[in-house]
Amino acid sequence: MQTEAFGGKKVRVEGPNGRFTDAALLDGRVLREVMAVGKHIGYDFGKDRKLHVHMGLYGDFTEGTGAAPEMRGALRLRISTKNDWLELRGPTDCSVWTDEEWEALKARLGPDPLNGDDPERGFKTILAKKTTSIGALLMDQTVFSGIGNIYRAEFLFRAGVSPFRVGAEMTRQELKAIWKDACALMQDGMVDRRIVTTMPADRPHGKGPALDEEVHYVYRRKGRPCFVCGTKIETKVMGGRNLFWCPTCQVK
DNA sequence: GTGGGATGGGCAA
DNA sequence: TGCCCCTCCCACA
Repeated sequence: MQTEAFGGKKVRVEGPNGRFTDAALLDGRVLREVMAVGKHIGYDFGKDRKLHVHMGLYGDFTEGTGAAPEMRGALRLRISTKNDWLELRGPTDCSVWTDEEWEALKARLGPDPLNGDDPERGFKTILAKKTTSIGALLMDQTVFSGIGNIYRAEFLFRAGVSPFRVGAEMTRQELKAIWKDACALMQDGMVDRRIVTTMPADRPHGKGPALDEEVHYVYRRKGRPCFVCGTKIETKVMGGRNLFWCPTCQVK
């Protein structure tokens, strides 16, 4: 965990590739806390010094102990102490925010399944939507925060819900089930740093998923047989992203 | 070697 | 809705 390695410690902050020019504002300061809200990460360096990181599609962290490795590649950010280092490459955003900006972000985002939030606000929003599909609503970060394209497809499959059903046609029961599923699967995903959504019995090779094994029911499985019913998985762009679903298991 | 797609989101129109 | 951002990796030459 980044908090364990760097929390409460005076850290070195660098922006080696020149695209993170505010590194000097943070360098040598105490990193008080590492915060996560939805897909956003905040590093608290004190008043109006909140380092905001959003990974976007390409971002990735590399972490290690001991001396930091030699600079290589397009290295946007490095945080380090004598004992630990952390490198960030390819994020959508890595910049210093004011407290106000950070608070505004938190206010805008919907309940996060990983933060023990009450989902009620999100349920209400969904149930009030008479024309927006549940497939689009699950991707909306103001409804719930943290759910992305893989999870929306997989949660809907696991719930047996068609992505095309509008929000108002969802039942509270179904929404509760999806939320519960999200809390469990996203927690596992965070711990494993890998998104696994298939039940052991539905995986082609049994229980523990091998590294090269299929671990999704529908995501990126266009034209391949559904693990449950054998129907070919379909795909369509919804909300600018590729949606996948089983037309038999997710009829309504 | 090259080109396209990808776990995202903000913006203009 | 489409475009941009801008990095990595894979399939295909």
